[in-house]
Amino acid sequence: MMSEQFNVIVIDDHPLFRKGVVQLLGLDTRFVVVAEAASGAEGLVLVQQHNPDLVILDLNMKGMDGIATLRAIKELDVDSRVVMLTVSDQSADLVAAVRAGADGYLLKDMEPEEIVASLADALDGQMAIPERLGRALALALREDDGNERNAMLESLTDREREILVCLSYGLSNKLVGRELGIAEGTVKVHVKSLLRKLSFRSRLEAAIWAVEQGVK
Amino acid sequence: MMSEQFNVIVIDDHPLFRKGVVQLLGLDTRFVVVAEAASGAEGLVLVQQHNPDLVILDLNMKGMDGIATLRAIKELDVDSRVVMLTVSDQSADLVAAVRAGADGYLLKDMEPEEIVASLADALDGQMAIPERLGRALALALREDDGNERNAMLESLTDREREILVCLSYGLSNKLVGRELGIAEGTVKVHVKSLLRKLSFRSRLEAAIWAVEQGVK
DNA sequence: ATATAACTACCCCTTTATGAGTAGTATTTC
DNA sequence: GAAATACTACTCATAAAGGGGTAGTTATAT
Repeated sequence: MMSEQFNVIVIDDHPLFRKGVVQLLGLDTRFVVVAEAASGAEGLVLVQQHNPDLVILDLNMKGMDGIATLRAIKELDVDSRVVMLTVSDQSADLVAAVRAGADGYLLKDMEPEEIVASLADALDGQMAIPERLGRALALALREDDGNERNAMLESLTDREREILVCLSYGLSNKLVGRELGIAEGTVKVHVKSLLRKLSFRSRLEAAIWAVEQGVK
Repeated sequence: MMSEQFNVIVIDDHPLFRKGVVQLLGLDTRFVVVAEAASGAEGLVLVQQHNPDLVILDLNMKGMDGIATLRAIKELDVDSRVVMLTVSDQSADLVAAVRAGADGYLLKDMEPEEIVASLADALDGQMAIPERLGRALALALREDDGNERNAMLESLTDREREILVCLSYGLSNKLVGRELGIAEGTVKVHVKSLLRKLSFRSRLEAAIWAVEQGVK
Protein backbone atom coordinates (compact mmCIF):
# COMPACT_ATOMS: atom_id res chain seq x y z
CA MET A 1 0.00 0.00 0.00
CA MET A 2 1.57 3.27 -1.09
CA SER A 3 1.78 6.08 1.40
CA GLU A 4 -0.82 8.54 0.21
CA GLN A 5 -0.40 12.26 0.52
CA PHE A 6 -3.13 14.54 1.79
CA ASN A 7 -3.64 18.13 0.73
CA VAL A 8 -4.29 20.34 3.71
CA ILE A 9 -5.53 23.89 4.20
CA VAL A 10 -5.02 25.63 7.52
CA ILE A 11 -7.42 28.38 8.62
CA ASP A 12 -6.48 30.30 11.73
CA ASP A 13 -6.42 34.02 12.38
CA HIS A 14 -3.55 33.60 14.79
CA PRO A 15 -0.36 33.62 12.64
CA LEU A 16 1.73 31.97 15.33
CA PHE A 17 -0.58 29.00 15.80
CA ARG A 18 -0.98 28.72 12.04
CA LYS A 19 2.73 28.57 11.46
CA GLY A 20 3.06 26.09 14.28
CA VAL A 21 0.50 23.80 12.70
CA VAL A 22 2.15 24.09 9.29
CA GLN A 23 5.51 23.25 10.75
CA LEU A 24 4.05 20.34 12.68
CA LEU A 25 2.49 18.95 9.51
CA GLY A 26 5.77 19.49 7.66
CA LEU A 27 7.34 16.88 9.88
CA ASP A 28 5.03 14.24 8.47
CA THR A 29 5.43 13.49 4.79
CA ARG A 30 1.79 12.41 4.47
CA PHE A 31 0.61 16.01 4.81
CA VAL A 32 1.05 18.71 2.18
CA VAL A 33 -0.10 22.16 3.18
CA VAL A 34 -1.40 23.67 -0.05
CA ALA A 35 -2.73 26.91 1.41
CA GLU A 36 -3.17 28.96 4.56
CA ALA A 37 -5.81 31.49 5.48
CA ALA A 38 -6.03 34.08 8.23
CA SER A 39 -9.82 34.32 8.21
CA GLY A 40 -12.90 32.23 7.61
CA ALA A 41 -13.87 34.16 4.50
CA GLU A 42 -10.41 33.83 3.00
CA GLY A 43 -10.28 30.16 3.91
CA LEU A 44 -13.60 29.53 2.27
CA VAL A 45 -12.29 30.74 -1.08
CA LEU A 46 -9.17 28.63 -0.80
CA VAL A 47 -11.15 25.51 0.11
CA GLN A 48 -13.41 26.09 -2.86
CA GLN A 49 -10.38 26.44 -5.13
CA HIS A 50 -8.25 23.56 -3.86
CA ASN A 51 -10.84 21.05 -2.65
CA PRO A 52 -8.32 19.76 -0.11
CA ASP A 53 -8.49 16.39 1.62
CA LEU A 54 -8.32 18.08 4.99
CA VAL A 55 -9.13 21.48 6.46
CA ILE A 56 -7.76 22.44 9.84
CA LEU A 57 -9.96 25.18 11.18
CA ASP A 58 -9.58 27.36 14.23
CA LEU A 59 -12.76 27.52 16.26
CA ASN A 60 -12.15 30.90 17.84
CA MET A 61 -11.70 33.48 15.12
CA LYS A 62 -12.70 37.08 14.97
CA GLY A 63 -15.10 38.01 12.18
CA MET A 64 -16.64 34.89 10.68
CA ASP A 65 -16.13 32.44 13.52
CA GLY A 66 -15.10 28.82 13.29
CA ILE A 67 -18.59 27.31 13.44
CA ALA A 68 -19.89 29.66 10.76
CA THR A 69 -16.89 28.88 8.57
CA LEU A 70 -17.38 25.17 9.15
CA ARG A 71 -20.99 25.39 8.04
CA ALA A 72 -20.04 27.42 5.00
CA ILE A 73 -17.42 24.84 4.01
CA LYS A 74 -19.93 22.03 4.42
CA GLU A 75 -22.21 23.87 2.05
CA LEU A 76 -19.53 24.06 -0.61
CA ASP A 77 -19.40 21.40 -3.26
CA VAL A 78 -16.27 19.88 -1.79
CA ASP A 79 -15.72 16.72 0.18
CA SER A 80 -12.96 17.97 2.42
CA ARG A 81 -12.84 16.70 5.95
CA VAL A 82 -12.74 19.47 8.50
CA VAL A 83 -11.03 19.20 11.85
CA MET A 84 -11.58 21.94 14.38
CA LEU A 85 -8.54 23.13 16.29
CA THR A 86 -9.13 25.16 19.39
CA VAL A 87 -7.97 26.13 22.84
CA SER A 88 -11.48 25.64 24.18
CA ASP A 89 -12.31 22.54 26.11
CA GLN A 90 -15.87 23.72 26.65
CA SER A 91 -18.17 20.87 25.80
CA ALA A 92 -20.66 23.33 24.34
CA ASP A 93 -18.17 24.29 21.66
CA LEU A 94 -17.48 20.66 20.94
CA VAL A 95 -21.15 19.82 20.61
CA ALA A 96 -21.75 22.81 18.37
CA ALA A 97 -18.85 21.79 16.16
CA VAL A 98 -19.98 18.19 15.88
CA ARG A 99 -23.49 19.31 15.09
CA ALA A 100 -22.23 21.60 12.38
CA GLY A 101 -20.49 18.64 10.77
CA ALA A 102 -16.96 18.71 12.11
CA ASP A 103 -14.95 15.58 11.35
CA GLY A 104 -12.66 16.06 14.30
CA TYR A 105 -11.96 18.29 17.26
CA LEU A 106 -8.48 18.96 18.52
CA LEU A 107 -7.09 21.00 21.37
CA LYS A 108 -4.14 23.25 20.77
CA ASP A 109 -2.42 22.04 23.88
CA MET A 110 -2.42 18.43 22.78
CA GLU A 111 0.88 16.72 22.14
CA PRO A 112 2.03 17.00 18.51
CA GLU A 113 1.94 13.23 18.15
CA GLU A 114 -1.63 13.13 19.36
CA ILE A 115 -2.65 15.85 16.91
CA VAL A 116 -1.06 14.12 13.95
CA ALA A 117 -2.60 10.81 14.96
CA SER A 118 -6.00 12.41 15.27
CA LEU A 119 -5.74 14.04 11.88
CA ALA A 120 -4.91 10.66 10.40
CA ASP A 121 -8.01 9.28 12.10
CA ALA A 122 -10.16 12.00 10.62
CA LEU A 123 -8.84 11.31 7.12
CA ASP A 124 -9.53 7.66 7.75
CA GLY A 125 -13.16 8.45 8.44
CA GLN A 126 -13.01 8.26 12.20
CA MET A 127 -13.92 11.26 14.18
CA ALA A 128 -10.99 12.57 16.12
CA ILE A 129 -12.14 13.55 19.58
CA PRO A 130 -9.68 13.95 22.44
CA GLU A 131 -10.13 11.52 25.30
CA ARG A 132 -10.81 14.19 27.81
CA LEU A 133 -13.74 15.48 25.76
CA GLY A 134 -15.22 12.13 24.94
CA ARG A 135 -17.11 11.96 28.17
CA ALA A 136 -18.45 15.49 27.70
CA LEU A 137 -19.66 14.61 24.22
CA ALA A 138 -21.37 11.45 25.38
CA LEU A 139 -23.02 13.46 28.11
CA ALA A 140 -24.15 16.13 25.69
CA LEU A 141 -25.56 13.54 23.33
CA ARG A 142 -27.50 11.86 26.10
CA GLU A 143 -28.82 15.25 27.07
CA ASP A 144 -30.18 15.51 23.56
CA ASP A 145 -33.02 13.29 24.65
CA GLY A 146 -34.70 15.59 27.06
CA ASN A 147 -32.39 17.56 29.18
CA GLU A 148 -31.01 19.60 26.36
CA ARG A 149 -34.40 20.06 24.84
CA ASN A 150 -35.59 21.71 28.01
CA ALA A 151 -32.42 23.70 28.30
CA MET A 152 -32.92 24.95 24.77
CA LEU A 153 -36.55 25.81 25.35
CA GLU A 154 -35.77 27.51 28.62
CA SER A 155 -33.27 29.75 26.90
CA LEU A 156 -36.17 31.21 24.96
CA THR A 157 -38.37 34.00 26.21
CA ASP A 158 -42.11 33.42 26.50
CA ARG A 159 -42.68 35.31 23.29
CA GLU A 160 -40.09 33.30 21.42
CA ARG A 161 -41.60 30.02 22.61
CA GLU A 162 -45.01 31.26 21.53
CA ILE A 163 -43.64 32.07 18.10
CA LEU A 164 -41.87 28.73 17.85
CA VAL A 165 -45.23 27.05 18.34
CA CYS A 166 -46.64 29.14 15.52
CA LEU A 167 -43.74 28.05 13.32
CA SER A 168 -44.52 24.42 14.13
CA TYR A 169 -47.95 25.04 12.67
CA GLY A 170 -46.40 26.24 9.45
CA LEU A 171 -47.41 29.88 9.81
CA SER A 172 -45.62 32.62 7.87
CA ASN A 173 -44.28 35.71 9.63
CA LYS A 174 -47.32 37.66 8.48
CA LEU A 175 -49.74 35.10 9.88
CA VAL A 176 -47.81 34.77 13.14
CA GLY A 177 -48.03 38.52 13.50
CA ARG A 178 -51.76 38.45 12.92
CA GLU A 179 -52.15 35.54 15.33
CA LEU A 180 -50.28 37.28 18.12
CA GLY A 181 -51.37 40.79 17.31
CA ILE A 182 -47.91 42.18 16.57
CA ALA A 183 -46.22 43.54 13.44
CA GLU A 184 -44.66 41.19 10.90
CA GLY A 185 -41.34 42.95 11.40
CA THR A 186 -41.48 42.22 15.10
CA VAL A 187 -42.11 38.57 14.40
CA LYS A 188 -38.96 38.56 12.30
CA VAL A 189 -36.97 39.82 15.25
CA HIS A 190 -38.25 37.04 17.49
CA VAL A 191 -37.70 34.42 14.83
CA LYS A 192 -34.19 35.71 14.32
CA SER A 193 -33.54 35.51 18.07
CA LEU A 194 -34.86 32.02 18.50
CA LEU A 195 -32.98 30.75 15.48
CA ARG A 196 -29.80 32.14 16.96
CA LYS A 197 -30.49 30.73 20.43
CA LEU A 198 -31.34 27.29 19.12
CA SER A 199 -28.60 27.27 16.47
CA PHE A 200 -30.96 26.66 13.59
CA ARG A 201 -30.36 28.03 10.13
CA SER A 202 -33.98 28.41 9.05
CA ARG A 203 -37.52 28.46 10.39
CA LEU A 204 -37.89 25.13 8.61
CA GLU A 205 -35.29 23.44 10.82
CA ALA A 206 -36.76 25.07 13.91
CA ALA A 207 -40.30 23.99 13.05
CA ILE A 208 -39.27 20.41 12.34
CA TRP A 209 -37.37 20.25 15.61
CA ALA A 210 -40.34 21.66 17.49
CA VAL A 211 -42.69 19.12 15.91
CA GLU A 212 -40.35 16.24 16.68
CA GLN A 213 -39.94 17.41 20.26
CA GLY A 214 -43.68 17.73 20.62
CA VAL A 215 -43.52 21.42 21.43
CA LYS A 216 -47.11 22.61 21.62
CA MET B 1 -84.13 39.33 20.31
CA MET B 2 -83.93 41.74 17.40
CA SER B 3 -83.61 40.32 13.94
CA GLU B 4 -80.05 41.13 12.97
CA GLN B 5 -79.05 41.96 9.44
CA PHE B 6 -76.02 40.42 7.78
CA ASN B 7 -73.91 42.10 5.11
CA VAL B 8 -73.15 39.71 2.29
CA ILE B 9 -70.77 39.71 -0.64
CA VAL B 10 -71.31 37.31 -3.52
CA ILE B 11 -68.37 36.17 -5.64
CA ASP B 12 -69.17 34.14 -8.74
CA ASP B 13 -67.90 34.49 -12.27
CA HIS B 14 -71.19 33.22 -13.64
CA PRO B 15 -73.49 36.26 -13.86
CA LEU B 16 -76.61 34.17 -13.97
CA PHE B 17 -75.86 32.21 -10.82
CA ARG B 18 -74.73 35.38 -9.12
CA LYS B 19 -77.95 37.15 -9.86
CA GLY B 20 -79.86 34.12 -8.77
CA VAL B 21 -78.15 34.11 -5.41
CA VAL B 22 -78.68 37.81 -4.95
CA GLN B 23 -82.35 37.46 -5.75
CA LEU B 24 -82.65 34.51 -3.40
CA LEU B 25 -81.09 36.48 -0.57
CA GLY B 26 -83.34 39.43 -1.39
CA LEU B 27 -86.28 37.31 -0.32
CA ASP B 28 -84.94 37.15 3.20
CA THR B 29 -84.72 40.44 5.07
CA ARG B 30 -81.88 39.19 7.22
CA PHE B 31 -79.47 39.36 4.27
CA VAL B 32 -78.19 42.54 2.68
CA VAL B 33 -76.02 42.10 -0.39
CA VAL B 34 -73.51 44.93 -0.18
CA ALA B 35 -71.40 43.95 -3.16
CA GLU B 36 -70.93 41.45 -5.97
CA ALA B 37 -67.81 40.33 -7.75
CA ALA B 38 -67.24 38.40 -10.97
CA SER B 39 -63.78 37.16 -10.04
CA GLY B 40 -61.75 36.11 -7.04
CA ALA B 41 -59.39 39.04 -7.35
CA GLU B 42 -62.23 41.53 -7.57
CA GLY B 43 -64.01 39.89 -4.67
CA LEU B 44 -60.93 40.03 -2.53
CA VAL B 45 -60.79 43.80 -2.81
CA LEU B 46 -64.47 44.12 -1.96
CA VAL B 47 -64.19 41.85 1.06
CA GLN B 48 -61.24 43.87 2.29
CA GLN B 49 -63.25 47.07 1.87
CA HIS B 50 -66.56 45.96 3.33
CA ASN B 51 -65.55 43.33 5.90
CA PRO B 52 -68.92 41.62 5.38
CA ASP B 53 -70.49 39.15 7.79
CA LEU B 54 -70.78 36.60 5.05
CA VAL B 55 -69.07 35.82 1.76
CA ILE B 56 -70.71 33.48 -0.71
CA LEU B 57 -67.99 32.17 -2.96
CA ASP B 58 -68.17 30.08 -6.09
CA LEU B 59 -65.76 27.17 -6.00
CA ASN B 60 -65.34 26.79 -9.74
CA MET B 61 -64.11 30.03 -11.20
CA LYS B 62 -61.74 30.72 -14.01
CA GLY B 63 -58.58 32.61 -13.13
CA MET B 64 -58.10 32.66 -9.37
CA ASP B 65 -60.19 29.67 -8.36
CA GLY B 66 -62.46 29.37 -5.38
CA ILE B 67 -60.03 27.64 -3.05
CA ALA B 68 -57.32 30.18 -3.79
CA THR B 69 -59.77 33.01 -3.23
CA LEU B 70 -60.94 31.41 0.01
CA ARG B 71 -57.38 31.21 1.28
CA ALA B 72 -56.70 34.78 0.29
CA ILE B 73 -59.81 35.94 2.14
CA LYS B 74 -58.81 34.01 5.25
CA GLU B 75 -55.47 35.79 5.12
CA LEU B 76 -57.14 39.18 5.11
CA ASP B 77 -57.66 40.92 8.40
CA VAL B 78 -61.40 40.36 8.28
CA ASP B 79 -63.62 37.99 10.21
CA SER B 80 -66.10 37.26 7.46
CA ARG B 81 -67.55 33.78 7.29
CA VAL B 82 -67.13 32.21 3.90
CA VAL B 83 -69.57 29.72 2.42
CA MET B 84 -68.60 27.90 -0.75
CA LEU B 85 -71.26 27.54 -3.38
CA THR B 86 -70.65 25.02 -6.12
CA VAL B 87 -72.10 22.56 -8.56
CA SER B 88 -69.50 20.00 -7.56
CA ASP B 89 -70.47 17.20 -5.25
CA GLN B 90 -66.95 15.78 -5.40
CA SER B 91 -65.85 15.05 -1.88
CA ALA B 92 -62.32 16.10 -2.78
CA ASP B 93 -63.53 19.63 -3.44
CA LEU B 94 -65.41 19.63 -0.18
CA VAL B 95 -62.41 18.43 1.79
CA ALA B 96 -60.16 20.98 0.12
CA ALA B 97 -62.63 23.74 0.94
CA VAL B 98 -62.98 22.71 4.57
CA ARG B 99 -59.24 22.48 4.92
CA ALA B 100 -58.81 25.92 3.47
CA GLY B 101 -61.13 27.26 6.13
CA ALA B 102 -64.57 27.30 4.52
CA ASP B 103 -67.40 27.91 6.99
CA GLY B 104 -69.93 26.17 4.81
CA TYR B 105 -70.35 24.30 1.57
CA LEU B 106 -73.49 24.52 -0.52
CA LEU B 107 -74.57 22.93 -3.76
CA LYS B 108 -76.16 25.06 -6.44
CA ASP B 109 -78.91 22.54 -6.98
CA MET B 110 -80.06 22.66 -3.37
CA GLU B 111 -83.50 23.96 -2.62
CA PRO B 112 -83.55 27.71 -1.92
CA GLU B 113 -84.90 27.08 1.57
CA GLU B 114 -82.05 24.73 2.30
CA ILE B 115 -79.51 27.25 1.09
CA VAL B 116 -80.88 30.06 3.19
CA ALA B 117 -81.09 27.78 6.22
CA SER B 118 -77.51 26.71 5.71
CA LEU B 119 -76.29 30.28 5.40
CA ALA B 120 -78.02 31.07 8.67
CA ASP B 121 -76.22 28.12 10.21
CA ALA B 122 -72.88 29.37 8.95
CA LEU B 123 -73.49 32.81 10.44
CA ASP B 124 -74.47 31.12 13.66
CA GLY B 125 -71.10 29.43 13.80
CA GLN B 126 -72.22 26.04 12.59
CA MET B 127 -70.70 24.66 9.49
CA ALA B 128 -73.26 24.24 6.76
CA ILE B 129 -72.67 20.96 4.99
CA PRO B 130 -75.37 19.33 2.87
CA GLU B 131 -76.61 16.00 4.14
CA ARG B 132 -75.54 14.15 1.07
CA LEU B 133 -71.95 15.31 1.54
CA GLY B 134 -71.79 14.72 5.25
CA ARG B 135 -70.96 11.08 4.81
CA ALA B 136 -68.26 11.91 2.25
CA LEU B 137 -66.71 14.40 4.64
CA ALA B 138 -66.72 11.98 7.53
CA LEU B 139 -65.13 9.45 5.26
CA ALA B 140 -62.50 11.89 4.10
CA LEU B 141 -61.68 12.89 7.65
CA ARG B 142 -61.30 9.28 8.69
CA GLU B 143 -59.07 8.78 5.70
CA ASP B 144 -56.85 11.48 7.08
CA ASP B 145 -55.36 8.85 9.34
CA GLY B 146 -53.72 6.76 6.71
CA ASN B 147 -55.69 6.27 3.60
CA GLU B 148 -55.49 9.83 2.45
CA ARG B 149 -51.90 10.09 3.47
CA ASN B 150 -51.07 7.26 1.13
CA ALA B 151 -53.27 8.69 -1.57
CA MET B 152 -51.45 11.97 -1.26
CA LEU B 153 -48.06 10.35 -1.32
CA GLU B 154 -49.00 8.17 -4.25
CA SER B 155 -49.94 11.20 -6.28
CA LEU B 156 -46.29 12.23 -6.10
CA THR B 157 -43.62 11.02 -8.47
CA ASP B 158 -40.59 9.21 -7.05
CA ARG B 159 -38.53 12.34 -7.40
CA GLU B 160 -41.10 14.46 -5.61
CA ARG B 161 -41.29 11.99 -2.72
CA GLU B 162 -37.53 12.00 -2.52
CA ILE B 163 -37.51 15.77 -2.35
CA LEU B 164 -40.28 15.80 0.26
CA VAL B 165 -38.05 13.69 2.47
CA CYS B 166 -35.26 16.22 2.00
CA LEU B 167 -37.65 18.98 3.02
CA SER B 168 -38.52 17.05 6.16
CA TYR B 169 -34.85 17.22 7.06
CA GLY B 170 -34.93 20.98 6.74
CA LEU B 171 -32.79 21.23 3.62
CA SER B 172 -32.88 24.30 1.39
CA ASN B 173 -33.39 23.99 -2.35
CA LYS B 174 -29.68 24.40 -2.89
CA LEU B 175 -28.82 21.62 -0.48
CA VAL B 176 -31.51 19.34 -1.85
CA GLY B 177 -30.03 19.86 -5.29
CA ARG B 178 -26.59 19.00 -4.04
CA GLU B 179 -27.93 15.97 -2.18
CA LEU B 180 -29.70 14.60 -5.25
CA GLY B 181 -27.20 15.81 -7.82
CA ILE B 182 -29.56 18.13 -9.70
CA ALA B 183 -29.72 21.89 -10.20
CA GLU B 184 -31.31 24.11 -7.60
CA GLY B 185 -33.73 25.38 -10.24
CA THR B 186 -34.87 21.85 -10.90
CA VAL B 187 -35.49 21.29 -7.23
CA LYS B 188 -37.74 24.34 -7.29
CA VAL B 189 -39.85 22.79 -10.04
CA HIS B 190 -40.33 19.60 -8.03
CA VAL B 191 -41.09 21.51 -4.84
CA LYS B 192 -43.63 23.59 -6.70
CA SER B 193 -45.24 20.44 -8.07
CA LEU B 194 -45.47 18.66 -4.76
CA LEU B 195 -46.80 21.74 -3.00
CA ARG B 196 -49.51 21.95 -5.63
CA LYS B 197 -50.34 18.25 -5.47
CA LEU B 198 -50.50 18.20 -1.68
CA SER B 199 -52.25 21.57 -1.40
CA PHE B 200 -49.63 23.09 0.83
CA ARG B 201 -48.73 26.75 0.73
CA SER B 202 -45.08 26.48 1.72
CA ARG B 203 -42.25 24.00 2.11
CA LEU B 204 -42.68 24.59 5.82
CA GLU B 205 -46.20 23.15 5.84
CA ALA B 206 -45.12 20.26 3.65
CA ALA B 207 -42.15 19.45 5.86
CA ILE B 208 -44.22 19.55 9.04
CA TRP B 209 -46.83 17.28 7.49
CA ALA B 210 -44.14 14.87 6.32
CA VAL B 211 -42.58 14.76 9.76
CA GLU B 212 -45.92 14.19 11.45
CA GLN B 213 -46.79 11.46 8.99
CA GLY B 214 -43.45 9.83 9.54
CA VAL B 215 -42.46 10.11 5.89
CA LYS B 216 -38.88 8.89 5.72
C1' DA C 1 -30.92 55.53 40.26
C1' DT C 2 -29.08 52.62 37.05
C1' DA C 3 -28.36 48.56 34.86
C1' DT C 4 -30.36 44.59 32.40
C1' DA C 5 -33.53 42.06 29.77
C1' DA C 6 -37.63 41.62 27.07
C1' DC C 7 -40.77 43.38 23.78
C1' DT C 8 -41.86 46.22 20.32
C1' DA C 9 -40.98 48.46 15.61
C1' DC C 10 -38.55 50.13 12.22
C1' DC C 11 -34.28 50.69 8.81
C1' DC C 12 -31.06 48.45 5.48
C1' DC C 13 -29.60 44.62 2.66
C1' DT C 14 -28.97 39.79 0.71
C1' DT C 15 -30.55 35.34 0.04
C1' DT C 16 -34.38 31.94 -0.52
C1' DA C 17 -38.55 30.67 -1.85
C1' DT C 18 -42.55 30.64 -4.71
C1' DG C 19 -45.25 31.11 -9.07
C1' DA C 20 -45.58 31.14 -14.05
C1' DG C 21 -43.79 30.25 -18.15
C1' DT C 22 -40.93 27.68 -22.08
C1' DA C 23 -38.45 23.60 -23.62
C1' DG C 24 -35.61 19.54 -24.53
C1' DT C 25 -35.06 14.55 -23.52
C1' DA C 26 -36.40 9.98 -22.26
C1' DT C 27 -39.81 6.58 -21.32
C1' DT C 28 -44.11 4.69 -21.49
C1' DT C 29 -48.72 4.09 -23.50
C1' DC C 30 -52.12 3.72 -26.90
C1' DG D 1 -46.26 7.29 -35.00
C1' DA D 2 -48.53 10.14 -31.62
C1' DA D 3 -49.73 11.36 -26.98
C1' DA D 4 -48.77 11.53 -22.25
C1' DT D 5 -45.79 11.72 -18.32
C1' DA D 6 -41.61 12.50 -15.77
C1' DC D 7 -37.41 14.76 -15.38
C1' DT D 8 -34.39 18.11 -16.42
C1' DA D 9 -33.04 23.23 -16.81
C1' DC D 10 -33.72 27.45 -17.90
C1' DT D 11 -36.09 32.50 -17.78
C1' DC D 12 -38.60 36.37 -15.32
C1' DA D 13 -41.05 38.15 -11.59
C1' DT D 14 -42.73 38.76 -6.87
C1' DA D 15 -42.95 37.36 -2.04
C1' DA D 16 -40.89 35.74 2.01
C1' DA D 17 -37.18 34.97 4.94
C1' DG D 18 -33.04 36.04 7.28
C1' DG D 19 -29.03 38.98 9.14
C1' DG D 20 -27.46 43.40 10.63
C1' DG D 21 -28.46 47.58 12.89
C1' DT D 22 -30.91 51.45 15.83
C1' DA D 23 -34.36 52.71 19.31
C1' DG D 24 -38.19 53.44 22.42
C1' DT D 25 -40.90 51.36 26.13
C1' DT D 26 -41.65 48.54 30.14
C1' DA D 27 -40.44 45.74 33.88
C1' DT D 28 -37.27 43.81 37.04
C1' DA D 29 -33.33 43.51 39.55
C1' DT D 30 -29.08 45.49 41.66
